[in-house]
Amino acid sequence: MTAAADRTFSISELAQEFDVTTRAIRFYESEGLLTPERQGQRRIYSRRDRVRLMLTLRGKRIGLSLLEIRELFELYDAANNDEPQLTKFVDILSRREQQLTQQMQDIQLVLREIGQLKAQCEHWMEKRSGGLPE
Amino acid sequence: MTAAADRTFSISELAQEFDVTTRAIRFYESEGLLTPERQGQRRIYSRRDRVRLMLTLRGKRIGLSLLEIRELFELYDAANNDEPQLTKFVDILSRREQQLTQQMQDIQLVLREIGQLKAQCEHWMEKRSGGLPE
DNA sequence: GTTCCAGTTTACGTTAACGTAATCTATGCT
DNA sequence: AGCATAGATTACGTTAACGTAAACTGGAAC
Repeated sequence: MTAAADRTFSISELAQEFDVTTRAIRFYESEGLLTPERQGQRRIYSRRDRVRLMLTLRGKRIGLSLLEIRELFELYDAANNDEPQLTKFVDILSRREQQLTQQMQDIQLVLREIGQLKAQCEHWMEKRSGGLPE
Repeated sequence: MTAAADRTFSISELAQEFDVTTRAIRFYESEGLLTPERQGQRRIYSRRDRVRLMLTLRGKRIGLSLLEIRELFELYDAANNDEPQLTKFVDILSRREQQLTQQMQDIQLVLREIGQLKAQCEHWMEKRSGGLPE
């Protein structure tokens, strides 16, 4: 293990790396998604915070709300401990699994349509480029 | 061709069929996604309107905004006519294709993680059920 | 010391996509 | 005629996820 394992990040470093505003990052904290340390009043982000930010953005990309993302974090953290939580956890996961599978099917459909449309367009354009002048 | 080809629908029929409120349907019209006829003041929806409603809902499921959906409708309608539009059309399609592909990858990642988590949970629960009593 | 600069707090503004009344209209039924 | 029912219009309310602006802080550079 090298010495770089405990690297920390400033808010603007993270903002740059993930292409979000500092405002957004602070907002995520206010919503309980990040919990950076403080050095005086400045926020210091650990690797864990960085990972959570990544996961947050990925969650957003697949259509989760910040609240849902937070719930998943909490459940994930609690999953080692509590027993009755486990059933609830699996429940939520299954539901989300369902939705995502549906979403993938929708996307595949649209992708197929897009492919066809693009092919048609290119076909038309070829015909035109060899067609009659004005 | 049978006589049923020109069937029309009332707003609540569509609302029921697709499980949306009439308010939403009227809103989609106000956003230019639907263009039902009128019989007096009542809206009469054609098969075309019904299809557009379907497409609208599908678009929403994959994360398109109503505005984007409308633009796609317009471009699709104009695609037969205009020539310089075609390039723009293909552009938009390609961009969306990109995003959707990325989205699918994200989803696949999450689905894999979900699968692993579920397996782990079930594993834990089995162990507990056969474990030491209170 | 002052001038940057990144960072902080506070607070009001904004957009999308409807929800939720409240009020009005048309029509078929009894 | 009277009533229920579906639909229409108008308008204000709501939520999520930040944007934007203003005013303050604390250290670094000159």
